[in-house]
This record gives sequence, structure tokens and C-alpha cells, in this order.
Amino acid sequence: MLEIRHLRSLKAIAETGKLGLAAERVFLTQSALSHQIRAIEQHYDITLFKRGNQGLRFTPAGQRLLELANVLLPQLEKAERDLIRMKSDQSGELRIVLECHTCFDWLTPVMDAFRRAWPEVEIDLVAGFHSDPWHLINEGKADVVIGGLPGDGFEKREPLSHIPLFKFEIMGVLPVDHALKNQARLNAEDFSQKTLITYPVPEERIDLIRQILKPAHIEFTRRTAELTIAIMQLVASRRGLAALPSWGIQSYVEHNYVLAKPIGSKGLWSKLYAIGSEDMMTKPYAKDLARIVRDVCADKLKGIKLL
Amino acid sequence: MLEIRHLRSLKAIAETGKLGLAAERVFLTQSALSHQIRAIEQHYDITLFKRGNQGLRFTPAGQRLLELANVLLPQLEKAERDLIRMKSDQSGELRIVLECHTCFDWLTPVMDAFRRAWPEVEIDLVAGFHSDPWHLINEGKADVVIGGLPGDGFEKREPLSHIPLFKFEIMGVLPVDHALKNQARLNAEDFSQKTLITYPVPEERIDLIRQILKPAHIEFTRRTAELTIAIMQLVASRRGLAALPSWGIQSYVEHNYVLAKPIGSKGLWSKLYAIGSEDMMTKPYAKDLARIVRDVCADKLKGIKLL
DNA sequence: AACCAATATGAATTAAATTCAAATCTATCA
DNA sequence: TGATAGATTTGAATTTAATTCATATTGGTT
Repeated sequence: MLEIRHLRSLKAIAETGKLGLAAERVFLTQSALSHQIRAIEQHYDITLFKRGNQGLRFTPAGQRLLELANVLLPQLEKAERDLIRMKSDQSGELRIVLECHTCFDWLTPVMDAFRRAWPEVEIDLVAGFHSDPWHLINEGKADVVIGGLPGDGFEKREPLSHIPLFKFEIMGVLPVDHALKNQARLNAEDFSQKTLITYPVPEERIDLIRQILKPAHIEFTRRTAELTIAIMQLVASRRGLAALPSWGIQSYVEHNYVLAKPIGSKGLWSKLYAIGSEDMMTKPYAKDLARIVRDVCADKLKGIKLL
Repeated sequence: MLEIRHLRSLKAIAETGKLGLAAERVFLTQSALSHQIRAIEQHYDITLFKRGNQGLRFTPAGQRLLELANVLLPQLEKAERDLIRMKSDQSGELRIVLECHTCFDWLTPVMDAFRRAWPEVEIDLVAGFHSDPWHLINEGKADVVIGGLPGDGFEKREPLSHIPLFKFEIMGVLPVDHALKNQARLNAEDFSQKTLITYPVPEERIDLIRQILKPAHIEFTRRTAELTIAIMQLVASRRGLAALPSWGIQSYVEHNYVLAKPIGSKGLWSKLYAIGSEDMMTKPYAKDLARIVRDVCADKLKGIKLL
């Protein structure tokens, strides 16, 4: 009666707190999840969740099953990796380049998990900043880029393959006493003649500029800082505005150090992929890297949506 | 893709060595199992069994999945047993007896709140008057007494357990024009040769008599009435005195219908407990009943002290 | 080569899960 | 107190997946 699929659903519900969001995560409808959990509740004749208009909260019984999921699913994944190893040797190397600065936040736990899962694979982070990280793959200097899809390069390149990871929202960051503090969302004009504080990367690599400000011909000043906390300090002290992933600024917002607002009418969302040569991305351990990223981030990063 | 059901099938195959026999064990046909294992083999693209006319033998990959089954299934069963235990913790019945008449005032909101919190517990009030309510627990006719601790009964009883609720003050009630209206507090002698109006219960169940009047050998007349309002009317019309919980007479005092005075130098306080068998009082819903009583009464009854 | 005792296969059937569309619930706000 | 927004629930229709049935095939043994 209880099946692995139900455990996956429980985990997603725990991560998102809402049936609708959990449903996206497991690629089902919200209704399907509702039917699933009701079937389990009826089967065991016990309620697993307290329902409210804020979503679901686990009852002790629900927590017990969640705990089961948290124990069983990793064991299942381990067995599946073992099966792959039995098919063929899986040693190799995996040199990762990050397109975006903020991804460092979660890469460490990902690499830890990966090393535990694939001890025979040498995983490394390619250090330094690279203006065209995708090119490093063709040059043979990296194996996987974690970032957005490359823009259409005019040069001929070895065709790349990609695995979707997740998308996240880029939020506008304001000082708490900013004039726009009561406005629900930010628009392109709101950045006009303002200072925009960013990581030190080219303009075309900053989504806000490329997708919003440039098309609207907004004029602004740029100022850069290396670290997220430095950007936060500059914003808090009213030296300018910033645009950062929702997960990276969550704790600053919670402590009311700065304000965060969605940008544009639908919000500014950025998509992340694991990108590599076709050869590389068909390797089981490269696919598993993507799975681990999705897993770790689904767990650690609030507000992301799995692709 | 791989589901619990497949693990059960693998286990049955290991136990019987033959698809046909294994199929009986999991209440499926041989064909169904054949389809199942073929689906798994195709999914992981690996052979799980060597087939012969003696039955099936596990390959290393098959053994790996069997090992997974042997690890996962017991964990699942343990979780299921835990759920059953949790269910028994949240459903049952709770037959309440009140030792004191006045407690009816607040029991209704308590029962309403309880029913909302524990829909699977049948809560009921044991009707009628009982001279020894605690004994009803040993007789299996009630689950919880709300009242004072039982006096040391000489008979052997199943040991009872209790949870403290609150204490409240029993006030002497006088007509507004009584001779003692200017006296701050009443003493035992003040009841001498007077009529005491009480609920119709035995003397030893009336705290004023048991704790104050009897020890001081005061002589008095008793008269009984069923309802609090009837007692108030009798007192107001100078037919006698009464002694009632401060909360029960509050509104009469506020409307200057009667006077209330503390009794004795420290006041006469009575303590209330939820009392039941040890088994009963360890159940989560019994503990929660006590919590709800304390909560509701702390809110509704002025002048009580939580124990 | 024939036979036995298994498993495999494919189409039909049955059962289960999922979706769709609408209803319902429940805090919160005016 | 009623309206509303944001969630879940519900039941019927649909789709998908699992199972059965009937039969074929396989591998080992004589």
C-alpha cells in the first residue's frame, strides 16, 4: 500500500509546506497529492497533516512517515548507484565551473554528498572567474558548467548537452527605509538613475541588466562588491540597490536588515542547468551530480522550483 | 520506478526460488511477477536473475536489490507498527465524572474544545450523582474524575494517578443586609446555629463542613438546593448562608445580590485534579484534557490559581 | 528428440493513479 | 459579520499502469 512514490511526496511536502508547491516538485498536480495523502491516511486510519490556509503541518504520525522517507530514500539511491557501478567502471573526473557567484553557498554540501556517493570520481571546482565558462568545456579545461544556458555563440562549438536543475527568483534588494518600501514590486524605472550594486562580472552576465534594464534603456550607475554580505551592507547603508537570488538574502530579510521585492510583473526568474559535453552528460555520475544538486537545493533553498 | 511492492516480490522470489511459488506468496500470478522483474531489469538495464528450469537464481545485481529489500522492509514495518501505536494513543473514550456540582459551569466549553482537538476520542459525562466517584474508575464505569483527591479509602483499590488542575477559594455567602456584612471574613463560629444551604451531597463532601465546622464542633442546620441560582435566592432572602466557589457567585456579588466573604484566616481553598487509572492518565488525550481544563478555566474563572 | 518444469510474452482486462473542474475550507481583514 | 484570498478536498472522467489469461518459449534431462 505505502509505496516509495508516497515517501517522495511526503518529502516534497515537508520541503515546501504546501501541497501545490510539493506537487510541482514531484511533477504531479496538487490534486494528485491530495488524493495520495488521503489514501495513506485512510489506509492507516490516522491523520498525517493538520490542514490550514497556510498549507500543511505534519502530525506526529506524519512526522513518523517523513522520518521513514528520510531514512529509506537515501538507502534506495545508494542501491541504485551500486547497480550502475556493477554495470561498468565509473571512475573519472568532474571539473565544475560555476557561472554565478551565489552558487558557492550550496556547492560545498553538494560536493560533499557527491564524494560520498562516487568516491572513485575526482570532483573539483575550477577556480577563478571566467567570462565565458561554457567555452572552458570545449577547451577541455572543465567538464560541467553550473549556470544558465549559453547564449547563441557565433563561433562553432562542440554541441553541449544539459540537465535542468531548478529555477529561482531574483529579488530586488532595498534598504528598509527606502522610498519604495511600501511598493509591492519593483519595475525597470525604479532603478533609473540609481546605483546598482553587483558582483564584479560583466553586465551581460547580470540578469537584471540583460533582461530588464537594457531593454528598457534605463540609465544607472554600477558599483561592485565581491561578497554577498558586502553588498548587503552597501544596500542597508543606502549606497544603492541590488538584485540577488531569493535564497541568498533570505536571512537578511528575516532579520529586517534589508527589504526584498519581486522584479517586474511576473518576477525575474533565472534557470540553472548542469551543462557539459554530450559524452560527459550521459555518464551516470554526471547525471547523478545533477540529481544531488536538485536534492540538496530542494532541501536547503527555500522558494526554488525544480525544473 | 522501483517500488516497495517490487521489493516484496524480490523477497518472495528469494524465499521460494521460483516465480510461481513466489507469486502465491504475494497473491499475484506468476505472469505478473515475470512482468514485474522484467520491468525492473529494463529500467536499470541490468540482469537480476539467471533463469533455468529449476527456477531463478540471483545475479550480483539481483542480490544487491534483495539486500535493499531486506533492509528497507523491516524499517517500513517498524514505522507501520509505530503508526498503529500512535493511533491507539489518539483514539479511545473518556468518561468524565464531576465531584462537584459547580464544575458544570465550565465543563461545557472544556468538552467543546476537547472534541475539536481529539475528534477520535469519545468524551462523555457520566450522569447522576455518585457518593464515591473515584470508585467508578475501579469499577470501569468512568475514566476520569474531576475533583479533589480521594480520601484514604480503607478498601484496596487500583492505584490512581492524578494531574493537578487548579485551586479556588470557597467563599461564605451572606445576604446583603446580614449582621456580619461589615466583617472582613467569616469564622467557624459565625455559622453556629445558622442554616447552611448546600447542594444535596453528603456532609463529608462539603469542604466547609469537613474542614471547618466539624473540627470546631459547630452546630448548624442544613438545607439543600439543586441549582446555584436557587441557593443564591435562598441566601438573598435570608433563609441561610452558603459556601461556594468564588467564580460561581461572582456575577451575583457584582450585582450586589449577595455578599461574599473569605472563610477562616487564610481563606478556604479547594484543589481540583483530574484523576484516573495510571494507564488512563498517561494517554496523551487524558493529559491534554487536563491542559484544556487549565487553559479554559484560567481564562474564564476569575481568582483561581493553577496548580 | 521428446518431455517436463519452469519462465516469457502479448493482448485483454482490471485496477489504480492522475487530472480536471468545481466545491469547500479557514484564517484574515475591513 | 461577511468578503476574500489562499489554500485543500472532492468526485467524475480520463489516463496510465499493473495484472491476468491464454499461450508460447526456454533450458535442462532422459
